[in-house]
Amino acid sequence: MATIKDVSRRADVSIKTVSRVVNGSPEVAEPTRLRVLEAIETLGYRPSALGKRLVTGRASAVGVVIPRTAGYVFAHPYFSEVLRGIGDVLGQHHLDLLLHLGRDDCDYAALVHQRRADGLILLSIPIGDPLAMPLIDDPVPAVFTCRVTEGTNPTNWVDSDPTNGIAEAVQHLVQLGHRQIGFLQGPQRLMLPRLQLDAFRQALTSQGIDSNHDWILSGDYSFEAGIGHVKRLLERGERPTALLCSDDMIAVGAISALSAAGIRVPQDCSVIGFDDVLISRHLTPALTTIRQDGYGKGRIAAETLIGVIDKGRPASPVQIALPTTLVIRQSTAHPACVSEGRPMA
Amino acid sequence: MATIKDVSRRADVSIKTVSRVVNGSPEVAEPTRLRVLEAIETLGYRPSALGKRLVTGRASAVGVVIPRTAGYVFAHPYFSEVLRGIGDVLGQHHLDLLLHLGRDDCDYAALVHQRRADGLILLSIPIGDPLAMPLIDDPVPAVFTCRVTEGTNPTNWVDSDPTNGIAEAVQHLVQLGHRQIGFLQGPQRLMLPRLQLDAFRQALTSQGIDSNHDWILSGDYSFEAGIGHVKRLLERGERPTALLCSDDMIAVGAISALSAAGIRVPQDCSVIGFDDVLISRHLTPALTTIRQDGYGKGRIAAETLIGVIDKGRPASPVQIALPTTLVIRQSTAHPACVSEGRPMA
DNA sequence: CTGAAAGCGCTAACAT
DNA sequence: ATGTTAGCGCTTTCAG
Repeated sequence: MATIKDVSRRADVSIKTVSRVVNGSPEVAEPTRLRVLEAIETLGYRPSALGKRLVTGRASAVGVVIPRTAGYVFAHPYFSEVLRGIGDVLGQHHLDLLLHLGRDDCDYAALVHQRRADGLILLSIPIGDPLAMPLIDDPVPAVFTCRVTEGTNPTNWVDSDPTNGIAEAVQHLVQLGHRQIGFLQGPQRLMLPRLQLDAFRQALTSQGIDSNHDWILSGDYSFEAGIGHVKRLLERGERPTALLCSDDMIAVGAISALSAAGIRVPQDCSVIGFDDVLISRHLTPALTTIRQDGYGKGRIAAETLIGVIDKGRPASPVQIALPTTLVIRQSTAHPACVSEGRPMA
Repeated sequence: MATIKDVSRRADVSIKTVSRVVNGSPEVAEPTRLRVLEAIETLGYRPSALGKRLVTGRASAVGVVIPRTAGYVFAHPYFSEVLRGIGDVLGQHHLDLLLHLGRDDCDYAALVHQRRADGLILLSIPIGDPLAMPLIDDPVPAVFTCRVTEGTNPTNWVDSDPTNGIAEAVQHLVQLGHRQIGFLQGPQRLMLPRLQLDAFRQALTSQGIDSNHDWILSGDYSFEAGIGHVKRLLERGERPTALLCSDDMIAVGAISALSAAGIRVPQDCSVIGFDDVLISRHLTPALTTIRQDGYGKGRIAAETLIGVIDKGRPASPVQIALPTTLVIRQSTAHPACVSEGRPMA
């Protein structure tokens, strides 16, 4: 593998001149430039990023940390959306995207301390995650795509605000005639599901409806969780006529379990998802869901991070709440039976 | 940021001793070790990967190149599966995963030449891709998860062999009573869809069925392609009673378009996918599909690559064909009407 | 058991 | 317009 030195020897110029040519510095005489170019060509020289990184102190890479197994991450289309946004921005800036999955022994900041990355984007961090907490005060450039504490904190974050979407969803359901609405919540260790539930309760209240504690079930973001929740619901007496879910996977699982029990969606039970994952519109029935802009979240997070890396930590943290909105499709309808009894069966 | 030098000063030892302690070399006296450890602790020293990489000449990272936009990649669960496999193996070996999406001006080998990665795993490379062709003879460690030329070539590859799965699928369909079977093919610039079509034709022949050229449509791996194919099929006269698809997304799109046209799956038309993506079993109807082991493909590719990086290019290339097999679920059934006419309508 | 010195490939001052 | 010198943070000889 040819180095800059080989080229300089071959072209009979100093190392620095080669460096100048490679980096397109204008202050090089044309004949020299040509000679260097020729040497580069014949030697097949490629500048090593390693050397440059060492001297500039920049890793030219951004660490994307998702403290989940690869299996979990890639099973969930939401991450794909966010990664897509991040990837697009990073590509534009010629930054490598270092995917860091799973949990290690050491905290996430290590990636930057070890100079493997210049900054961090963190997805789906549980509330109070000890591996992430050091980041709150650390000078390490970092942007979260989630909130990591109940109260305010000085981290940079970009996250969806579920309030509006949930309110629209509840309103939609109520307008259709639903009064018995359940909520299939995602992991409680994450902020978003908590905020969703808060928004749900609030929306119910403002519609003058009591929330039924039995109809609020919490679990993983997964098909299986959705299936499990519905099964549990079916074992109980009175059942909701509509289900709001923390994400589309739970919704798909719920629909699957509902169908398996002979309960048609949306005729016998309405289901609303959250995310508006790509496949949602192609399902049968096409899923009514609350759209969050995962792609935009990723983009903004990446752009914010690059700003922090370049210009240093901002005086006041960047904290952006992205709006959510309801997308009405085929999985919601008037309840078959608005009266009391066993409406879902 | 503390460097090794700071530590050596603080502990009053040589740089090398610090290095030894950090790397767990046994030949360090216990009191010295403790002193160094203490210095590391108080200074908050973290070894920089950059320095190490420069001197060892190892980037400690593997480039995963997918010459598609992030949007395409993350829209498709297949990639997720392969990445999952790769990610798991790389994690075990403490290698960074450099995700390189999209197409650049320069060939993929550049990632290694620039020492940003020690080797490459390439997914979904079109046949004869000029950006990848140099890799065939290059000494750059590389493993493909696809075949990149029609004939044999000396690349390392791990790919699925669709033959068995397709044969099983056709047989399944024929046993159900289908004689009119269409094939919705993925991108023809990729080898796998070509191999699938070959296998399809062969399976048909061995079942004594003529393939109808009008029922073989080719396009992207996407919902939209599936929808488009079905629309085109519906515009024509005689239609197949069953559809075999190059992947699950096409199948989902096809089902969606079929339903939209009032054609029930599986009663009026059977549909079989390919991949067995996670969501497939949770769809309504649950998708009958040909399972390929994307996760295993990723794992094996990563393990192979690590071997090549460590031990050099093998005498004869590693070329592994993974078997595929049919998973029967709910989207296939007896044809409503085996006779001539308009069976799908 | 420990240290001194060299150098990995590159850029940045500072000459010339 | 071009060259010289000094490192970036680390590991490796090779000596002590």
